Amino acid sequence: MTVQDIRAFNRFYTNVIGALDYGRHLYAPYTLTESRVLYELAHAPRTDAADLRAELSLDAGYLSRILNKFEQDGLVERAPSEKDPRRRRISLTPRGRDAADLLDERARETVGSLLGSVAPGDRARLADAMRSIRDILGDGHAPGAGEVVLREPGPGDLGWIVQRNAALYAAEYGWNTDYEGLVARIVADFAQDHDPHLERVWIAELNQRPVGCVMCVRDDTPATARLRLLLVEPEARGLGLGDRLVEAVIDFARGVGYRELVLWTNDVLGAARRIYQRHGFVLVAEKPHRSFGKDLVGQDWHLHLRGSGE
Amino acid sequence: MTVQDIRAFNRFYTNVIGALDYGRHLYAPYTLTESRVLYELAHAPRTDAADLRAELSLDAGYLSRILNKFEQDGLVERAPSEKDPRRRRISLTPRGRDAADLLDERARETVGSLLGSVAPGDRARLADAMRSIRDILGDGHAPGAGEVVLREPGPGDLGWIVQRNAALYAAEYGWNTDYEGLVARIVADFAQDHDPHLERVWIAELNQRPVGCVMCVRDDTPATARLRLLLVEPEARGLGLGDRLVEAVIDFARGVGYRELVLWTNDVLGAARRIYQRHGFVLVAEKPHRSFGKDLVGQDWHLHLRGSGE
DNA sequence: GGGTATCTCTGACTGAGTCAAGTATCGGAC
DNA sequence: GTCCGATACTTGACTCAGTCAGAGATACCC
Repeated sequence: MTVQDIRAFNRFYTNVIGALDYGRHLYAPYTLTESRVLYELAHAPRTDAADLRAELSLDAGYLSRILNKFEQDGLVERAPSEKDPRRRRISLTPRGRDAADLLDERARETVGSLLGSVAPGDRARLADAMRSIRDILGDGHAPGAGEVVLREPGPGDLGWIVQRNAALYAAEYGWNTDYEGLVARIVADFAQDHDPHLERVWIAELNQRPVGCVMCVRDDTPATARLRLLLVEPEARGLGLGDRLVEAVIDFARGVGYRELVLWTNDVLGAARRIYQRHGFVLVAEKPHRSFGKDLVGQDWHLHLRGSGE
Repeated sequence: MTVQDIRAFNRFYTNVIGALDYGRHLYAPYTLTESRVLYELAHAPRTDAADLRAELSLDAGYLSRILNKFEQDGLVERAPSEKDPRRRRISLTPRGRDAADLLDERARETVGSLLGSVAPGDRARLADAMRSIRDILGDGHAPGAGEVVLREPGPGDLGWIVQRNAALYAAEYGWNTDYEGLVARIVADFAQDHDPHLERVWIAELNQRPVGCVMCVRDDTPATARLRLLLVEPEARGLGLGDRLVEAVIDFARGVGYRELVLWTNDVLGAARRIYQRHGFVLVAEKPHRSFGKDLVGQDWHLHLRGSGE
């Protein structure tokens, strides 16, 4: 089913790329491959012919001929590489740079006109989708890819917490809308009245996209903090993200002077439980209840914050 | 900036497609174009040579030659079209169908192995991103594309309402987190306790993606309903979506017996105001207030539901 | 019925890309 | 030093995808 989608997309995008070059005017008077060589020459810091071949997967003979033509047209100069006289150092002449710039501009224009036909409101979505595909389908050298950062919530992030909590627990455990209501209430309470020194929310971000969260608020008991709404997206699991989030809460709670950190969870949430255990939480009470359309067993966990042995 | 992104994506995706066919084994013993012809023949209901030419933008002579080869290999049969003897009806022989199936399977396998290298959690995101790109970049014949449906909220949709309200009003009017808290509270109240006969939320969906919402709840005054949280995503504006959402609320409120429909909004929200006016709401009160980090002018609007002239 | 456009086919061609052979050099083994 | 296999590049010969122009047959319009 997803294979179908990908193939459909491939067919579709092949057409998009094809349409961009309708009538070959895009690369004239060069071929696509020649243009790629020019582009590479203009953008790569230093280039031997062998690098070009490797980068663009070109046949050695073919490349040699292309460079012949470029040399005749005065676009490039060939010199032996200093280190290895077998290799040839290729460099663009000013004229070659002009040619590359021209192609570059033409490409930019063409893509720009394509973009012009996209509703402004869709542009961000388009860029977003393209970035997602690149992130997922390799291209690991995207800047900052794979790096997780914790940050404070921005506009919409609290809503995101509600949305993802509800959607995930509905999908994974079949919880109903009551749970969404509960999360919305927790979030509403936090948004409308919280002491920024003693209460905080963290959003974990991976590739510019929220993938996890946790909240720390004052509990009814004095000097007690409560950890709530720990969540890690399935796509970001296995990165130790849950540990980092819980750690952030513990450090924060200890730092601002709480004596104790408590949390309430349910026994079905095994992965979360293991995280709590790793960080020294102990189970102090367990009670069955019926909530969110399911029969569950609620658990209270505690962690003393002053020293480790107190 | 976005043009850059698109070009980077094009280069990237050209490589992806190229890598899928590494070594031409994918289409052997046919060429890419021949494979496209086979694919088209296997999937199009009825095909004259002219249709193929149009669909695949092929040169007439080239196609003729390809069909020659296919006929020699026993993959297709050529017969004159009934309606127009100039045209040729092309049909796959069983052997041709086998060949098409083989190619199909090989493509599916190749894509499948690509997909195999994608983390399972990322697959849905990938499919989603691809669908977005197709939706945005044309391909209008995607099934159901461009069609807006109103539906009841599913898991996560209430959270979506919070998220989008907060993010949009922050971006467009600079409202702060108080607004997100207010929306979260409204949503929480609805989720935790509402009478499904008298209170309801609608989600507007475009291409499988929520793009708008509105809520109808009981007001403090008896027999009065309140319209809240009307929102249309920028990308979906201009489709009359706001009208449809407001209409849904009015119809519902009238249908279940409310006498009056009221709403509170702010004068900066001009587009929304025009929608309310179009549906007969009248402004009954205006009051400045300071909320969401801004100085605003709140407005109360009323609509009588029993008959139009009462 | 005449003129024009459309559909298909074929011959002749262009030009992108491949393959293989040849020259020059490197780097390691002896 | 020199022999050997590997690597870098070049060139000639080739394949084959795709284009163009012309010809024969037929449809459509007046």
